[in-house]
This record gives sequence, structure tokens and C-alpha cells, in this order.
Amino acid sequence: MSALDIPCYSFTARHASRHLSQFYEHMIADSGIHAQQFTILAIVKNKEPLTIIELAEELAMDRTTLARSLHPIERDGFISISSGTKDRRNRIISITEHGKRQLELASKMWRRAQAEFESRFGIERAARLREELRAAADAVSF
Amino acid sequence: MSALDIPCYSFTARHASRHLSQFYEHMIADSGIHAQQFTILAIVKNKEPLTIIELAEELAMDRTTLARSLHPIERDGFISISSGTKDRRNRIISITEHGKRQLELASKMWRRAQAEFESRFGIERAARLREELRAAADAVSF
DNA sequence: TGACAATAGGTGCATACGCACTCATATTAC
DNA sequence: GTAATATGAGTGCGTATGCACCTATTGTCA
Repeated sequence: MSALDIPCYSFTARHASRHLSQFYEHMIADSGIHAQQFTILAIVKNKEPLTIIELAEELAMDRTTLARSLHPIERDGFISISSGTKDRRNRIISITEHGKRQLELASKMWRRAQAEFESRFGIERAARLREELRAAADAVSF
Repeated sequence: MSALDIPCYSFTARHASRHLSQFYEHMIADSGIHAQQFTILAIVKNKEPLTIIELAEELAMDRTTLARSLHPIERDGFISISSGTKDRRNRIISITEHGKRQLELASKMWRRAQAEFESRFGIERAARLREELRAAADAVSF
């Protein structure tokens, strides 16, 4: 019996997530951004301008985790973060022109990663898995 | 359209992994160990003694990540790490009595987490998802 | 209007993750 | 037996993750 036979749903999900992430990281590495940053950029582009809490809700992730994930992509000039004018507590996040170009580039590689995974795993099977993953996350959300 | 509708398999897997992990973390928090540490302890108990590379292979995770994950549970006295005698490059990992007791305790809570997830998600559906996650990880493993 | 509650965000801390690089030991080739 | 190679492990660095606690600003209500 290997550890992979441990019937723990948490371990299995973490394990799959690690390997999927690694696969995508390698596939888009040349774009200069990470898989997680790719997702953030894509959302920011579609929803800008938005606050940290709004973006965190979009991504269904922790506010503080997200805030720190923004630092590298702000440092690299892919997004800009400014203070709100109406509500000065807010931080307003937008994508820069540089960020849009980088996202375009990464998108090409991302599409190849998607296609490669679907080719290896089966396109319908992959779609089903994605649905089930969403449902599983829903099931444990408080 | 929300970020959760992004058809990226990597994002979806990370998202589900985050939420599943959080669910398990909360369910076993009182045991004093984390979900990841639970898995490590379980494997060490079943396979001890083993080296870092052997354990990393069991867990299908990066050697250096694992090595660092061992520090907290060694510090807390759940495992012991000694140098190999035959091959002095090796580090030999074993579970301590204290670790076994802690694992017993955590196992009870883990079983409740498993049951709760299966109850919410459906037991056969959960088993199917686990199989598919394993297969997906296999598909992207180099 | 002034106290209090609610909200947006930041920080400290600890764990999790993996790559590139290095060191020490063991094995192999000659 | 020694030089070259292979292997096991450690370290530096950067990203990802989330909890507890904090500050600053805004909103509310007496």
C-alpha cells in the first residue's frame, strides 16, 4: 500500500493540486508568471477595478493570502494598486498595459497546457472532474 | 462570470484543495497536528523506518518540501530522525510513542471529517472523485 | 456630535511548496 | 586505489496559504 492509497480526500486533493500546478507552472514558465498569478491577472483584467476583498471573493481565497500574492505582480508592473477616493480604506486594483501583454503571452501557453491535459485525460472526463471539484469545494464551504 | 467559472484545471484543483484542506484542518485542529502532518505520520507509522527520499516517494511530493515539513513534527517529538549507519548520507525517520498516540487521537477526528465529507458529497461520488484525482495527477506526472 | 460598531486592509507568525545550488558520502570505471 | 560519477540530503530564495491580531476609516445611533 502506497500513501496514494490513503483514502483521505484532503490528501488526494492536495496531491492532485500539487501535480496539476506543477504541470501548468512548467507549461507557462516562459511567460514569466506563475499559474496562480495568471488566474489573478485574468480576473483583474475582466473585473477591474476592484478591491482586495472583491478580488478575494472572486477567487474564493483568503483575503490576506491574496493581498500578499499581489505584491510580486505589482512589483513587476503587471497590476497597479491605488488607494480609493470615495472610501479611503479601499485599495483599487487594476491591470496595466504591461500586464495585459504578459497575460496575452501567458494565455497562449495556458491554452496549450489545457489542451495537453485534455488530450491526456480526456476532454469530457476533464470537464466532469472540474465540475466535481467545484461541487466538492462547495460541499465543505462554511 | 465568476473566477470559479474559469475552466482552468489547475485553478480548480488548487481551489478545491484549499477548501478541502481548510475543512480537514478545522476538523482535526484539536488534535494538535495539521492535515499534512497527519498524512506524514500515518505513512511513517506504516513504513518506518524510511529515508527522506523514500518518504517523499511514498507521498509523491518534493523531497525538499517534505524535509522541511518534518522539522515541526520532529520538534514536537512525533517523529525521530537519525543518521543512517550503513549509508551515512541517509536520514532515518521513525515515529515515536508520542507520535503514535497523537496519530491515534487525530485519526478519530480524521474519520469524522471523512464521514462528514462523504455525508455531504455522497460516498460513491466521493470515491469516484478520489479515483479521478489520482488519475489526473498520474496524467500530468512526468 | 460623539461614542461605538462595522468594515477594509496590513502585519506577525507558522506551515506548505518547489527550484537551483551546494556539500558529503558512496559507487563505478579505469 | 584513485578519479570521475552518482546519490542523499541541506540551504537560499521566492511564492502560496491562512489564522490572530492590529490600525485606520466609515457608518450608525442616541
